[in-house]
This record gives sequence, C-alpha cells and structure tokens, in this order.
Amino acid sequence: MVKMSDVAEKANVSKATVSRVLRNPEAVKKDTRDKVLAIIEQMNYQPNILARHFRRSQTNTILVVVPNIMNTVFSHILGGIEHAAGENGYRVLLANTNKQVEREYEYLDHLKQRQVDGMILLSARMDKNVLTEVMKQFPVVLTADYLEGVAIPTVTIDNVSSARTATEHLINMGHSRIAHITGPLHLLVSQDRLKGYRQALLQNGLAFDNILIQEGDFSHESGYNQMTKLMALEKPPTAVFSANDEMATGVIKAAKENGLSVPGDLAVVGFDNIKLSAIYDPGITTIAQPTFEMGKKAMELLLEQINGIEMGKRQHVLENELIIRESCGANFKKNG
Amino acid sequence: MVKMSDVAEKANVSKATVSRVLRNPEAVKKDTRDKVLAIIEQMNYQPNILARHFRRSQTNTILVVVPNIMNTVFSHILGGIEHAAGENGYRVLLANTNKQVEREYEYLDHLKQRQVDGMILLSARMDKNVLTEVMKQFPVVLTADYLEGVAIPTVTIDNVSSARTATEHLINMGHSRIAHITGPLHLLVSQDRLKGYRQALLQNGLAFDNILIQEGDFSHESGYNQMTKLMALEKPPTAVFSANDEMATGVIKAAKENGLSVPGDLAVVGFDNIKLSAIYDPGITTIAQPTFEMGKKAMELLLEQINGIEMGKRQHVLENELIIRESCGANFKKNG
DNA sequence: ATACTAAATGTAACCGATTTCATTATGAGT
DNA sequence: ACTCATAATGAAATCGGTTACATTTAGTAT
Repeated sequence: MVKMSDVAEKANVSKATVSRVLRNPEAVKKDTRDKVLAIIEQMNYQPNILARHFRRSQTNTILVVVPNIMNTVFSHILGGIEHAAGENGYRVLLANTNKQVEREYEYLDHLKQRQVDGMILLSARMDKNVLTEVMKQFPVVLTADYLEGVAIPTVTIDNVSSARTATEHLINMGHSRIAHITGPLHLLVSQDRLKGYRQALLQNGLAFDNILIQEGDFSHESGYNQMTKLMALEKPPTAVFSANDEMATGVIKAAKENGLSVPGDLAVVGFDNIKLSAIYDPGITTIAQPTFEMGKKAMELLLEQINGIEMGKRQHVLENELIIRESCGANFKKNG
Repeated sequence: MVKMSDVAEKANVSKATVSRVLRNPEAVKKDTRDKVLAIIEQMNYQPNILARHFRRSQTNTILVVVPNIMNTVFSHILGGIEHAAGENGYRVLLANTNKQVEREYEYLDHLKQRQVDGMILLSARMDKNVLTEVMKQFPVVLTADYLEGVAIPTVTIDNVSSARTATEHLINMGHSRIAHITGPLHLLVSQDRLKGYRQALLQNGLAFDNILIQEGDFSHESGYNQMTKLMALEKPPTAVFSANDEMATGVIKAAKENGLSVPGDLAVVGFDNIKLSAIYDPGITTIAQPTFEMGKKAMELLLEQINGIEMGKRQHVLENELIIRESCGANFKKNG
C-alpha cells in the first residue's frame, strides 16, 4: 500500500505538503499542487482514512438510532437522512434498537468514544437527564419523536394539529359520531393525535364520548379488533379516525366483514400516508408525514451542530398534508 | 480523556499489559488482570476505538449496499443483516445507491481503503470483472440478487422454482388460462420468475400464450395497467401470477373495477409476502421470501470470510414458502 | 537594492493503541 | 538446589496522516 510519505518522496516535497494538497489545496502553490496531484494519480495513492480519522478524531460518520428499520415510516426517514448525509460527505451507521432502551444506551458509547460525529435519534426512550447531558457534549438531533422539557434540536410534525385536521375533515363530511383508534398511549405521538381529535370535536361543539376512543397498537390486527368492538356498540360510529394507516386497514376490513361499506356506511381517515394507503381498496384518506424531508432536515440540523454553526430555531415542525382518497367519502374517483 | 498509558501508570504496569487485559485477558495473570480492571473501572477508562481501528486496520464495520432502503424487501433483509451483525460485534454502514451503478463503484472504495471489513450487496449492477476482482481481495457477499458466472458467495431463493410453485398452485385450482405480469425483464429475478411460470405451464401440458405475459415494473400502477390490458383480450385469463405483491394489488384493483370478483372471477397469486399482502382485501396468496433470514445468512457468510474460515458452499438457496390466502380462491376464511 | 510582509514549504511532534521482541518471573522435574 | 521450559511482563517501534511551529521563498514598497 503506497502511503503519503512515498508520494512526498517521489514528488520531492514533504509529507505536510502532500497532506495540504489533499485537505487544503489553496495553501499550496499551483505548480506544486499539480505536481503532487500528478504523482498521486500516477502512484494510485489512496489516503489511509483510518489514520485520518484517528488523528483528527473525526469520522465523517453519523449514527442513526432507529426503533425498527423494518417499519416503513422509519425506513423513509432513514432514506432522507442517508440522502442528505451522502450529499455532505457523511456516512450513515445504522443502529436498530428493536425498541429496547438498553440498546439506545449502548449506542451512546459510540458518540462518547467519538466513533461517530453525531447522532440522530428516531425515538428517545432513554432518560431525559442522560440525553440532556449527552446533547450538551455531542451533536444530537431527535426526529419522529420528541421529549418534553429537553432542549434538544427536534424535527417533527405537529401531530395535534394534524389529528385535528383529520378529524375536522370527517366533521365537515357531516359526521358527528366519530371514533378514534389510538396508538399505544404511552407514546407521545399517540397522545398528541388523541389530543387533536379531542380539540376538533370540542371546537365544533360535538359531544365527546369516551366509549368511542379505543387504544390500538398501530397494527392491522388491533385496528380490526377495536373496530369490531366499536361496531358492537348500541350507537356505533359513522366515521373513524385511525392513528395510523395500518390500523385503518384493519378498521376497513372489520367494517366490510360486518356488511358495512366504506365509505358508504363508514368513513375512515388514517395517518402516515404509507404506500399502502394509496394502494388499498378503498384508497385511504390520510395525513401525509413528510418522512423523507424529516430525515433530510434532521441531517441538516445535525450538520449545523457538527460544524458549530449557531442554530436559530431548535424545534422544527414540518408541514403535513391531508391526502384525500376514497375512504372518507369525499372523493370516489381519485387514485392518489 | 483518560488513555491507556494513564491506566498503566496508575496500575504500575506497562501499556502492553493493559492492552492485553483488554484484548487477550488469558495472557495476563489473574492478579494483575484484576488490578488493571479495577483501575480501568475506577478511572472510567474507555479505549480510543479510532486508534485501535487505525492500528489494526480493522473496523468491525461492514458495508451494506442497498438499491433503495425505502423498499420493504430490502429493509427487511437489512434488518436481518443488522441483527446478525450486532450479535457478532459488527456495525452496519448503510449505502443507498438509488439504483445508480456509479454509487456502487463509489462505495467499493470503502472496501479498498479498508474503511470496512466487508461488504454485502443487495444488488449487483456493476461490472462482473470488477466485482470478481474485488471479491478476490475482500470479503463480499451478494444477496437478493445474483450474477451468472461469478463465484461470489450468494444467498438467494430459487425464483424459478418458487414461480413454478405459484403457477402450479393456480393450475391445481383448475385454471388453465393463467396470465403472468413480470417485473422489469432486465432483472434476473424477473426472468427467473417468468421461467418458472413457463415451466409450470409446460410441465402441466398447458398451452403457452405469449399474449398472457405482460411486463410490469413492480409498481401497483403497472399491475393495474397490465391487468386492464389483459381483461380487454378476447379470451381474458381466469388467473394471474404477478411477479410481486404490489403489482398484485393493482391487478386486483383493476379486476374489481371491471366488475370481476377476486377470487371468484379471477384468481391472483403474488410474490414476496410483504405485510401488505396479508393486510390487503382480499388477502393475497403469495410466495414468502425469508427476507430476514437472507440477511442473517448473508452476514454469517460474510463473517466466515472475514474470519478466514474456509467456506463450504458458496451459493446458498433459502427455502421459500407458498402462503395461501384468499386471492387464489383456495381459502376464504384465513387471515394470515 | 533593501527591508519587510506574506506566502509556501519543511520539520517534527503527535494522536493512542497494538504487537514484536527481549527480559524477567515462575514452576516443574530431577 | 539447579536447569530448563514456559508464563508474564515490559520497552519500544509502529500504524499513516495532521498540524503547530520554524524556516525559506517570493513579492511588494520604498
């Protein structure tokens, strides 16, 4: 393996000059630079990146902590991160936690040991104080999740207002008995979507019926099960706002099996706008999370920190959008 | 930052001994070892991993080259890789190529520069000779794709036989006019699935009608469009084997819109067994690719290479399975 | 030409662990 | 007690760039 000193020798310059040609070309006279570059080319010299990382204690690598890569939402955010990282010469190290806090803690060591230059969390289950301590010392960004009372840079969407939009859409369609199937209520996202649902009802002077709120776990099956319960009510709902798309498919399936037509007898709105919602029959009206953009933005915020640029806003809320398809009854033709 | 020499000093031993305690404990007397360990604990010493990587020119990191992380099949394989990697103390660096060959080539440099200890490709678009050259020097495994005439360790499923199984299933259900919507035919996977389809027809003495073979691109829309074409035929098919699940949903959608019931008037079989196929209405009969296992196996093969273990088989073909749901008409109850 | 400043290059220390080789301690066997 | 093999430890070189600082070269102004 040809190394920098070999190049230096052949070019009749010092290692330092070769190094400068590579990392700080303006500091070298054009003649010298060209000469060195030619030799580099000729000898097919490739710098030893590990030596560089070691010396500079910088790796041009960031760590992305994901609860579960196999989840579409996360893999799309990851896509956005990867994209922005690549554009800026950074590499992405993957950390799948399988939702285990311990693994979050484990990966913290990568930061502390400077194996990576920064970290993007797609879920923060760890202790707030620990995280606060970490973010004081290292570049960290949180996205797709948030924590109250932690001044960590965050990229999210406004789940409350989105849920409100979704629910209001159903209200505007003339529904007054609207059920909500929530996500796991220990998650802030789920609580926020529930909050938005509540707000929409109240602001529109609608009665608020606790029996219409059922907790799911974001799975198809839970949507199916909770909907089955809802249909058994004396006064079943005429519309359902499901906290994600996958549960919405369960809702629709249960409704159909019960002889209800969607959207004829039951209007459904989901959340996330995963591919599935466009493909499903009927197409599911849903709130589109700008997942790719979230990832991209998160990476940009991280870069600002890494480069020591003073950040203005720390909390970034991205716009989301109501995508109207068939399941809510507002549109019987569109495909989306 | 406390370093190894600090520990050595405090423990009254040499750096070498501290290093041995960490990397090769058996080589140190128990007394010394315990003493050093205690000091390490006490001083909260963390070895500088970058220095280690540099010195050993080994990173305990592998590179995974993915055409598109946002694709479920790939993200699941990635899940398997990540799992096996983690279990063996390896980290996963993500390389999304967006299907661009140039990016595959770019990432080759990571290997050559020893920034990673090995590479798993989920798609090989690069030149065969280049790849052959690379795999002679570095640990490489290919999965989810394969190349003819390259002796690279590969983990795949048998697309030909799986497609045959899928098609035969439709034949067994009494169909004789079976269409096939293929994937992009420049991909080996697509060609293989087509081959299997052909074999099934021939082996069962069925007429082989070219008009029933339509090329799609794995998207929902293409399934929809090709099915629309097929239904316009004088003698339309009574069954369709779609080269993936997403296109199968398009097929079903087109059929429904045309007043056909699935499976009543049209039987459909897909491929991949992505979550969607279980959730869709009707549930889609499909071939299950053991994606997670493929990833796991690929990582294991890579580890063997990294550790210099002589590999027996180089080509690993994993078992796949026909998952029977509603869309083929064999089962009207199951949910899957 | 001279002095002085700025640009260009060189020298050498340095990052921190790993590992080879030499040296010393330990223990078994007679 | 003595020899010899083996285990345990230490000293020092090494991995290959980067960078602070010193030195030389070039350029400008007078």
